[in-house]
Amino acid sequence: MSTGETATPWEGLPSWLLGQATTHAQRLVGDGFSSVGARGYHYRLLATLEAYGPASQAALGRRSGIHLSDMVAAINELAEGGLVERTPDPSDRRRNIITLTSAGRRQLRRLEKRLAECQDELLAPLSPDERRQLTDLLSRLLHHHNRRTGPTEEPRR
Amino acid sequence: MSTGETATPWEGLPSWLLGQATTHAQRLVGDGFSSVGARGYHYRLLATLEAYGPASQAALGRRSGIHLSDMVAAINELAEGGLVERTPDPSDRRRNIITLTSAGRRQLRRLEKRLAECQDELLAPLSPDERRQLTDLLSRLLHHHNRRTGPTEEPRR
DNA sequence: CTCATATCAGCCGCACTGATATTG
DNA sequence: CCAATATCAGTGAGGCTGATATGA
Repeated sequence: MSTGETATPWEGLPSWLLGQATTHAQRLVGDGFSSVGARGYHYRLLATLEAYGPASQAALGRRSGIHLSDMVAAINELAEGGLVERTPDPSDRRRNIITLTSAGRRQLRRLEKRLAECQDELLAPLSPDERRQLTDLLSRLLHHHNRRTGPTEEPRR
Repeated sequence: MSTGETATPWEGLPSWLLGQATTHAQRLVGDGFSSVGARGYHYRLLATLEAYGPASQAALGRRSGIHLSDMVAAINELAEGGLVERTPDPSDRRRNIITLTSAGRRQLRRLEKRLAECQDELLAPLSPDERRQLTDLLSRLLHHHNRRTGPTEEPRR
């Protein structure tokens, strides 16, 4: 075939392929989320709240893998939209207890829907078998590196 | 087994696995690059210059997939280190011609070395066969989405 | 005293938008 | 007039560091 223009030297590298695939994935997911006025942190927080119940910002951050310093803004945004409530903890006055509202739960349902659609669009060119292969290989990569450097944030309760 | 703490609801999703794997990959590569005082854009520019020869900033940006508006700073940084030279094009006074210096070529050799080591560290847990499977699956994902939305930047000469 | 919590300000690499001046 | 080039200012999401005040 010979395409006149030589390909860039890096574009076969696994790290590059991963990065590019992630760029596409995040564009898909990000667009899906922003179509309902949300972003990744919002989804993760709402989902964590539903899975674990009300929690302090610190606990919530640990469970969702979001930095403590990023929690304030994210919770503010969710609270402004009435998706979450921030109430002081009477038993420990340092803490805010974050609670999922019913509007928050409805938003979560929307986000989950978009998210599922995006996975499908992302994996469109792969057969069910290949999709399993891919997630399997990626999971193994992750477990390996998470054991070495921590899962981006070590929950350590 | 039952691990007390329920896993987060999103952590099996392909888009999440991709993102996490990319986070690890970029930490590895980023650390490798920064150990010689560079970052991703620098490598891409140096490699593109070597592959295609001297070029205007615009052409260089198209070939390396770097936004025109990010070229100025990146070229400034490379030029400060003497890795690249910026000279006006006499035949078109809008243009700067960017040229790779010998110091730039030496830096490129270092970056390539780090890059190769990182690929190996990244894929450590996978067999040669599995590595091929992974890059194959990712390539197919990429080609699919690149045809739909453009490779993040369309070179269009 | 030390530790945890919440907050605030700021940085990073990468990708991107938009405005502007100059030149072809 | 239109198009390309280079530059500059700013935005965005995600992930980070460091400082501070307060309470356990």
